[in-house]
Amino acid sequence: MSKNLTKRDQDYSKWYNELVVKADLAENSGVRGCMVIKPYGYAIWEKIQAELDRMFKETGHENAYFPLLIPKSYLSKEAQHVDGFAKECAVVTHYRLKNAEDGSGIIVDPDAKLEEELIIRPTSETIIWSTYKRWIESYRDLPLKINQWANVVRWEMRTRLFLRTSEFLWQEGHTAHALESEAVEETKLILDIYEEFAQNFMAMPVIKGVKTESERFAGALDTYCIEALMQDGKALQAGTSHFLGQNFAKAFDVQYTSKEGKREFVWASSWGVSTRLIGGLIMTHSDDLGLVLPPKLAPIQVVIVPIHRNDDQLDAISEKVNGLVKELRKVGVSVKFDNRTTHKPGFKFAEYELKGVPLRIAIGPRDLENGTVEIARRDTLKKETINFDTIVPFVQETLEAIQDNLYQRALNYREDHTTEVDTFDEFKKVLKEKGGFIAAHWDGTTETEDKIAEITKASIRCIPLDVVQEEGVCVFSGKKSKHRVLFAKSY
RNA sequence: CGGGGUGUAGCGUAGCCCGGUUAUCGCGCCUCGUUUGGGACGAGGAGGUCGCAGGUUCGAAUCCUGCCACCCCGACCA
Repeated sequence: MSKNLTKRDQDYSKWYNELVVKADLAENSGVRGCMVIKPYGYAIWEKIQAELDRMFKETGHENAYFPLLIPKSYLSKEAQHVDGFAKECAVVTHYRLKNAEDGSGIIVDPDAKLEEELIIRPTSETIIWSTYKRWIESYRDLPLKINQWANVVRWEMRTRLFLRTSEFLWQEGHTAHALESEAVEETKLILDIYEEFAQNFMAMPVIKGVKTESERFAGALDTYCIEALMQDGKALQAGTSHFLGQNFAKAFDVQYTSKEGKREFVWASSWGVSTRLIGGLIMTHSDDLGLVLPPKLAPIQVVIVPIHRNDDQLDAISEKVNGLVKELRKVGVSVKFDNRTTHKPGFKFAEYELKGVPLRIAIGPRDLENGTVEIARRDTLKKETINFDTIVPFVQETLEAIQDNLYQRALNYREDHTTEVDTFDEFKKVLKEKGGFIAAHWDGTTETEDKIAEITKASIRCIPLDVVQEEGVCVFSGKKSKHRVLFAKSY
């Protein structure tokens, strides 16, 4: 309990606390699990935002922004929705502070009590649907497909860095449609976008599925999700897309006049991913040396570290490197030349490994003589000496290879850690010894689901969309089942 | 909210049981010099409301009381 940390241990905590995200914005404030996203971590979020935003826009969505503060009464309009969120809302009760008369400092002015309390949004369905009521009159106003990039606050009992902070950044999409089928289609379209993003950009394999009743979003008819498996064998819900039916339309009285002149309630979807994705990224790919970032989301794809004994050598190296930097940027590679003289090469090597930079180029006097550079891959940690003239194509090819390798590696892990079981004993054994996803038959009742969760701490992550229909019996109750579902311990 | 634990420098900590000079050590930070192809070395230096408040005592980081905060495990969740 009382020993000095090794250098490595300290780095590990640095990797977590310093480079990406830091918890505890305010000390002694009672605000738990806030996060400060440092510049490098925010750069990762910006990459995530940019790609998702492009994909949303390409599929006909537009961005908008709605208020942070929601009147309390809005929240009570959809019964299930309140049930889901009421327990974790931050409430604004006053609008003014003043100096205490006894000079003890700033206090809340008791005269400034709000008529109606305001809630800091835990999600924006209620305020958005209040607005949609005014925006939607005719079938010509539909579909309405809006996305918002925002922060939300959920006063969680227990927070976990990256995965469940009390304030987090996300995107939330809210769509309204004339037909039920259109809303369902939208819900699935977004799920496909999330899947594509997770797999192609994050190099994180995911399973598309639908949630069971007990895991469903508060107010939804169906909750679709992408589920990923982390390196410790626990599952992470990486994104959700909800088919809301007409629940919110009815709660907020959003009707349109159809072609036939009839008044109809609209059909809705909502969907979101959050800064939790950064946590997913870390837990999918990182190793003991720190982060490992997929090239497509790495803020810095290539770092160039000069090795020099004196200023003359650095000048000679810089001259050569400046041209290379230009060439790499020309082909769309983000590159950083770290010419700081305040740190030694060995320090820099370790630092960029910690930051997960996919490729590192080292260039010193020896290389100047030979016309070469040393290039190291973050994913395999392999080093190679290559000709200066071949750097650009080599970098391009290798970045692609790293992206593919990371995906393949994660996919292999998931496949090795997905186990079909047919008895409850086997279920418990696999869960305990191996972890990961467990594909088992389930009788479809919430009762069984709850009991299994109680005994094993594993929950049903989803019913995969591509599930194979097969006769079987529930692993717990022995009742008939038509297909397997995926169980896992989760974050 | 239930169970357990912890608060000492920017970070990680020793000391607390059994009160006693100037509060320990490592990392980091600053200065100078030598170094620089995998986290350099030496010398010097800066940095502390010992979580807060009260009490016991000649004397409290250490004992007592109250409070506050945080962490871990549960219930809840993107």
